[in-house]
Amino acid sequence: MPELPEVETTRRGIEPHVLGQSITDWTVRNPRLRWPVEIPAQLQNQTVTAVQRRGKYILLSTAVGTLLVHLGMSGSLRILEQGAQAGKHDHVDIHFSNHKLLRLNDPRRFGCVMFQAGSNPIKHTLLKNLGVEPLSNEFSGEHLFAQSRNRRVAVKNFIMDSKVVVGVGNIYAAEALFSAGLRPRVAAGRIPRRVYDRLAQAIVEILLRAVRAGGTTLRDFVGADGNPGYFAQTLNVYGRQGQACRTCSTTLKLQIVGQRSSVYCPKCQTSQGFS
DNA sequence: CAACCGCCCTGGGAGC
DNA sequence: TGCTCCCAGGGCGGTT
Repeated sequence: MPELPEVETTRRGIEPHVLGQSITDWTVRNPRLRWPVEIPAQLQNQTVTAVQRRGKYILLSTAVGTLLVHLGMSGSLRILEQGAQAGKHDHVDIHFSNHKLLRLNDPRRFGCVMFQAGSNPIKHTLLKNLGVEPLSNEFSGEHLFAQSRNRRVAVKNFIMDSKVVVGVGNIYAAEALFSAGLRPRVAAGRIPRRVYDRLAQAIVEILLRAVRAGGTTLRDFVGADGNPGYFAQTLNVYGRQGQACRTCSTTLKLQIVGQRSSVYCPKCQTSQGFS
């Protein structure tokens, strides 16, 4: 599923093909994504002036407004030649003046295509309350510490809360907690500053590694193989319940935390000493 | 406000 | 082989 690294990989992959091009037309085969697809008529003949990312949203800006594209958990964006035959789950095509098309495929339809008029896309309801970017200077242990005071929520849910920090999904949350030596269920408000420094560093390292791994598939992006490179990276805990910890060989345990499965090492990850 | 839960949807794997 | 069942996942929106 697309987490921040894959969305960034996608953004980088499509940017050279659509930036500076004008939108000539579009086809919506199935408007029933998470919300009805919004592509207003005024986008016709508009030039794409920026291709940006905010959290897991890809933003295509023009003089009249910005398209917000979210990939949900099964979506992908591809650049194809105009006339490319559409297959199952190819819900939206946007045609450009260079005779290429941007195609959204999304089997589970948890994604969306929305529009924000004007010059500031951040005004959109879906964007205005998002937390800090994990790969920006605003993100730090200090930020996590400050945001977590008086909160009893499990630290895993806390770092997956997009109002706190964007782009951390279930996989990277589990991996970051392993790396920082913290159990998923520890109350966010009981964790001291020094441990949050470690956790913030772990999140950044894991995301950067994944962006780099995604980058390995970038050169093939326009081709048929859209597999995200980061699946190839070694996961320490995610999906490894019942298997041996790569560090200490202890059997990894599965817990349900906030209705999401969470795997952790009972020996390497602690819930003690935060009182 | 914080916490919690239901829900949207389909593919894929397990079990029979 | 084919059926059914269940799970995975982000994140909004409503309720407690």
